[in-house]
This record gives sequence, C-alpha cells and structure tokens, in this order.
Amino acid sequence: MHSKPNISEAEWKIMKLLWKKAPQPAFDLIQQLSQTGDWSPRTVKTLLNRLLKKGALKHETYKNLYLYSPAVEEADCVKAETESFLDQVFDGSLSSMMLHFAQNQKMSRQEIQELKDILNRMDGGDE
Amino acid sequence: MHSKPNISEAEWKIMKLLWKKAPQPAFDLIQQLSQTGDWSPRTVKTLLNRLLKKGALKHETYKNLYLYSPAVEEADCVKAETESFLDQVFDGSLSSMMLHFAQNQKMSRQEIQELKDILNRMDGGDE
DNA sequence: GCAAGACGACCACACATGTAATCAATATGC
DNA sequence: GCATATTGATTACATGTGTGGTCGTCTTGC
Repeated sequence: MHSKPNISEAEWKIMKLLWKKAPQPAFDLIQQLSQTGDWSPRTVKTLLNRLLKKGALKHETYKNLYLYSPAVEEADCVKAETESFLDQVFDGSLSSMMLHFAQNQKMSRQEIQELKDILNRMDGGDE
Repeated sequence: MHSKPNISEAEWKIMKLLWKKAPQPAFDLIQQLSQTGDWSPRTVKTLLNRLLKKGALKHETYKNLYLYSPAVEEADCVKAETESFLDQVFDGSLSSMMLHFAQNQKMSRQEIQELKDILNRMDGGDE
C-alpha cells in the first residue's frame, strides 16, 4: 500500500516468475530466463539488484545465497500498469478499449464467450 | 510500413492531439498541452522534433512554421501498445485481463452493458 | 590451510526519456 | 530596411533501462 515502485518491462519478467513461485534463488530464475532465451546471468543479477533497491523484492539469506520473494502484490502492480495503459492509450475508457478489440478481431470465439460469461456474472446475469 | 516507431508516454499525448485533429501548428499543440497543465513550450517542441525524427509525425511548411500531422496510424500504435501491454502483464491473454477487470470492479454497470452489446455484435448472427 | 567456484556488490556504458535552455533564421510591424 | 517576436534547430543534463563486465568474499573440496 505504499509506493508502488516502477517496474520496467524487463523487470516484469522476473517479478512474474517470483509471483508464480517464491522464494527462489537467483540461480533458478537465471535458469528459467535463459531458457526463454533472453539474458546473460549478469543481466538477471542486475535486475534482481535493482528490484531489491526499488523495494519490489525482498530476500532472505540462505547459506551464502539469497532467496528472493516479491515485496509487492501482483494485483497492485497489475492494477497500476493497467491504469497507466488505459489512460495513455484509451483515455481511461474501458469501453474504448473493448471497442478496439472488437474492431481488431483480437478475440477468438471462445474468448468472446468466456468474456460474456464473466460479464454476466458481474452484472448478475440479467439482460 | 514496417517499423512502428516507439512512442513514449509523453509523446503519446501529442500524438493523440494530432490524431484528433491535423494538421496543427506547434503553437496550437502547446496551447492545448499547457492547459492540461504539463510542459513548457520548449518541452513540446522537443517532443515534436523527436517524433519527427522517429517518423511518427510529418509536417508541411506553412510560411515560417510547421503544420504537423501524424505519419503513423492511430490504430496501428494502439495495437502495438496494446499487444505489448497484454504480453507484459497478462501473458497475452485477453481473458486474464478481463478477469482482472471483473475482480477489480473497474467497470460501471453501463460499461458492462456496452461491452456485452459489443460482444453480441461480434459474436452474434453467424453461428 | 589453500585453491577453485559460486554468489552478491559494484561498475560501465549506450540509448531512451522527461524536461528545458540557447541559438539562428524568418516573418512582420513600422 | 530594421528591430522584434516567433519558430524551428541544436544542445544539455539527470534519470531510467537494457545489457553485461569485474571484484571481493565466502564456501567447499581437497
């Protein structure tokens, strides 16, 4: 509930791994991230450090290594990112965004159906 | 074209004005942007220049000034931004995103209804 | 006890971005 | 024509970000 630190795109990849499973040592993260083909281990280390400094991660010491865990809630970060995105691109209007999706046919039939279901649950199902 | 130039958050504000109405001289843009309280005129000029260099804007010369117009489609930029956002935050899954909205009750009843209508139009008819 | 590895700490560097000042060319009012 | 105001061009600079290297320390196998 505090300062949501700004998390950059690259940093998000790390956060996502830790939101999925924590705590994890640097080594494991490096493994996972090098499989998805991206960075040198150094880069991961740097990002971990920055995230620590930013207060987005915390760590416990285990032997001579760190076990990292998120220090911020995924939901909060998602919310912050989403709001900034909606504001930037769609002036904060959800309907505009949905219209965009509609016009660009980005949704599969199945997604459309799921979405309708979600909406019905939100709305109480009455038409 | 191919390379959609990356447009930063600040630059988006300018692009949006020009997508709404173009061409416009720098002066008009500065007016609008200083009303919404943000930048010095210098800053706007800088951003205009950067956008020109990036190829996101073009200009015609009118007397001693420039009339700026977008050189990239709004829809394309929106699409690019949206995709990168979806990938970063929701692993590209629209349904995840919608679930987030649902859980955070970010939508008004009216928005929900609009959305349903949109979906019905998308999905409706041909089955 | 000592050499070799492993790990985090610190450093480097280019490019993007937010923010803006200074300079030079040009149009315009007199 | 000339001073002035206007406008674009160039330059500046701190901070963020992507990417990765070096170094000291600590653990561990001998």
